[in-house]
Amino acid sequence: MRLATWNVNSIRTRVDRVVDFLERTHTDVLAMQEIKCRPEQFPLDAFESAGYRVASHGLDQWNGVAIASRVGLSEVETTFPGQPAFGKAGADAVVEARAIGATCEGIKLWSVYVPHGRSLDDPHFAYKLSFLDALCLSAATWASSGDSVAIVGDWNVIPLDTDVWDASGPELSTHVAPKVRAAFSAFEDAGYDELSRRFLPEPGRYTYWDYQQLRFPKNEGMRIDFVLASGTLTPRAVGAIIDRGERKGAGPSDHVPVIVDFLDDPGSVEA
DNA sequence: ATGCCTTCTGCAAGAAGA
Repeated sequence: MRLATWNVNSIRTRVDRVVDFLERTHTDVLAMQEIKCRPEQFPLDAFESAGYRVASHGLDQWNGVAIASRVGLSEVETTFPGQPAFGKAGADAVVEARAIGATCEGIKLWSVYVPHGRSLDDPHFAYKLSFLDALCLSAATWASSGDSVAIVGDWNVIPLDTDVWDASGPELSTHVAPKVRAAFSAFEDAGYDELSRRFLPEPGRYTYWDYQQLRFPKNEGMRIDFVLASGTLTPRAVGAIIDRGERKGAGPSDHVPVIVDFLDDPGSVEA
């Protein structure tokens, strides 16, 4: 089974590119982030014509997450237990569209878009930490049940200094802060392994390049999109690809897909 | 001096991204 995650930065703008990717790479399940639309605005037809079912969650033009699958899609959930709300001072707090879960061919999959944080002294940064903490608590219970769980998406975390071209950039403090890195590594303690690095450990394997300042041609990027798998799923992983080519050409997202291939669940093999 | 992209809404320019 081929699983991918991709922050598409508007599915309505990028739909042709995304469906072309699915067909070109024979991806079975795609977790998307930043779809930037409500479900009724999602370009379903292009996905269904290509043989995929879609579950999406979006409240407005911000955030938004979705899962497309050609191997089953059931038990859809649009928030995880304990998912925190966020609102500007004076405004009502809202549980934003930053997570969607579904079961696809026996894998409990979550597509997540972790809050950016904005700056260390911004309330958005505390929101980011509480989002990661709450997700990790839920993740621990999922893993301890023995389910095959994948939590994938745009984590907005730079785990290692080698995951960014310049770790000292002050605008990246929200992504390299010790508290953020600790919140991310806590998923390991909860029983998860990050699979793309297992197969692609080299420095400079980035998944995001800013649109500005010729960041992509200069390979000044960062690695912030990850595939976390529970203990029962990890042994089935056989390879990973970061599809850097998707940053090229006309109208790319600023992120590229991260792909992981899994062997079939041995429990599903017929006797 | 500021920004150098891209997307959204909505029709101007601001918010947000990282």
